[in-house]
Amino acid sequence: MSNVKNMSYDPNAPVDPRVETLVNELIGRVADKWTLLVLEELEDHGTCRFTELGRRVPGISQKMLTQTLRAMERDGLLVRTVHPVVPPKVEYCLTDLGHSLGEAFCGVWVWAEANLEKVARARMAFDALA
Amino acid sequence: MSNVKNMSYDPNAPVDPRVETLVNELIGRVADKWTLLVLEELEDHGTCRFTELGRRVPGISQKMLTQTLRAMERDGLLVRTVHPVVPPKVEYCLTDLGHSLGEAFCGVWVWAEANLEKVARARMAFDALA
DNA sequence: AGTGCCTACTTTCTTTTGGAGAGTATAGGG
DNA sequence: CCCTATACTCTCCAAAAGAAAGTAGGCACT
Repeated sequence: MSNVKNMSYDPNAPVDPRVETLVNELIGRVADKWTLLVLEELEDHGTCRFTELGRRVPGISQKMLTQTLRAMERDGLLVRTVHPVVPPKVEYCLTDLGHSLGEAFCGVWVWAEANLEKVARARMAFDALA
Repeated sequence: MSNVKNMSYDPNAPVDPRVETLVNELIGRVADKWTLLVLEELEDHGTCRFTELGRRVPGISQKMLTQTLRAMERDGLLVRTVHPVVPPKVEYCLTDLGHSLGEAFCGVWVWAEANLEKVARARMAFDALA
């Protein structure tokens, strides 16, 4: 019952340290700014082309976009479809796994929207006495 | 009704682009590997001292730990308490805001645990044909 | 008195990562 | 014949991160 992780999260359950290590690695991989922002775009907007994503994700460079997309593809979060036409057309689309990650991050977007002002105030308070 | 963001997340609601920019900035700040890992430690383990956190967070350098803790303090996610004793003793403890962020990320931990294997398989498949 | 320890940082130096901008291949249009 | 459009790819430089040693200040031991 508790040797396999299932949907309910019990913080008191003992966790296999190897699993914890792997989870930490995966979190490290997936919890980066660009991955999150790309994920958001693909969630809201569905299938996208490279340049379109570049325009939609604020401030990403082409290099980082390519790199992020490759990493996400490798992790099975999205599929890359190349249409052999000229000029080239490449489409990126979330997999079910990618969608499920998007849903998992949903709480974070909600939190960010809800707590923007609290963070802004905390920063001002902190900076005031520095 | 819809000019202010509240708890329910409606992906079809029009979003003020300024809010969206701020949310993206905040996500960029908060969604970094070290912040997440420190947050996890403080969530599971409660109040911690500097060295203890350093030991518990796999692979963090002292520099990054100091930097991450300062940034989190500035954002109001944790409080730093200095006990004027020798040797020095400094304790870090999540605020309510920090806890709420931890809860928001809860879905991501669950996702990571649940999907470790899928990601591992996706990677092997990807690497196999590279 | 001197040596060393403890903690929470700093500092310095090197390596890694990220961004700006130009280059590449290809076919169709002018 | 050159231009455009697309999805990269490459090069170069700046910024960020890691490793390792240093700092402060009192306390305990010899």
